Amino acid sequence: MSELTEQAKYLIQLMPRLHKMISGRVSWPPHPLARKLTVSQMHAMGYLAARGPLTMRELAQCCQIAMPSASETADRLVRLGMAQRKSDPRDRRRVRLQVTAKGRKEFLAQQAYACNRFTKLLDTLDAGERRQLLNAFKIIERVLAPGRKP
Amino acid sequence: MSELTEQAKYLIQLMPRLHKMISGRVSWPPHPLARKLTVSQMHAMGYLAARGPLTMRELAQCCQIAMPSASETADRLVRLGMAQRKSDPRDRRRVRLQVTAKGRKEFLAQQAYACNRFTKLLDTLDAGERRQLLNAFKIIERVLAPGRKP
DNA sequence: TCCGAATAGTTCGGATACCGAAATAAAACC
DNA sequence: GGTTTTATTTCGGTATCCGAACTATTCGGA
Repeated sequence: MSELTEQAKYLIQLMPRLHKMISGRVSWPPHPLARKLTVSQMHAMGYLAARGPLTMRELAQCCQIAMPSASETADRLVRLGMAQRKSDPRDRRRVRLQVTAKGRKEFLAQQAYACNRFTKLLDTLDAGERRQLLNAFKIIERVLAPGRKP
Repeated sequence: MSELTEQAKYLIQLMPRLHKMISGRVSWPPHPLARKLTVSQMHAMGYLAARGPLTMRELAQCCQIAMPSASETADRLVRLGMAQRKSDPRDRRRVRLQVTAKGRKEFLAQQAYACNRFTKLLDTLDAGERRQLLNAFKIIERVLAPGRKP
């Protein structure tokens, strides 16, 4: 087996662990003054908070999930009081999901909380390792660029 | 915001996309001659195939899930004919999950299939970039290893 | 040796996450 | 005006996950 294929195999087997380790820490532990949001909910809130009200289709595209899943996630965020649905007067088929003031506040608190903990972890690395990480991120971003086929 | 915190935030935002990109390709499309296994099932099979029969506790630790989840995953793999439970004669509380011949064959076929597609993606990078990528993942894995506090 | 504590695993109840197909409503297009 | 397209929801079903409660077995003393 070629070195390249070995690397591919390694990354594939590693990814679920990595995902658990990183994503898990985004929503846990919860910020003491914010209610607990799941990883998926934090993910959706990230797009809503950064890009403003999104239609269900846009939300589904951002999160790369099917429309029923986006609609369901919206249901939960609304039920938690983190967001609200607004009918679009221009096109009454459309529904835009908008974060509430409380939702924004709690999301940002949790995000900052997770970020701080990550920063402490990254702080245990030396400068060279951090540089490697940053370079890797740039490579990943390029590989993840939309429109990639394989 | 410090550069370090920016990196942390970036890593957090990048993760769901990265996970979808890589893990999504692990089980889809399915190998034409293998039945479809989910990402989690492929993950579990990866450990079982590489390390031999595992107790439920070991499987849970490998996959970093709770015991009931491991037991449930085992149920599904058994139902699919990919693995079988073997009672441990040394300690009759223990159950070891073992891949079947068919399970190993289908897992390896699917893994190779996914690997080939993923290799094509890695192939668009040069050797230095791939090395950086692997180093970065190893660094992340080390820093985020379970048991770390922050 | 016998009994309580620890350990391995399962079962149960409940929640989220996800999807395809079908249903609904509104807009767009001849 | 009638057909088609588009946006969203509803429905039915599966997978994933967990904590608490339960069973079975082993272990560690007294």
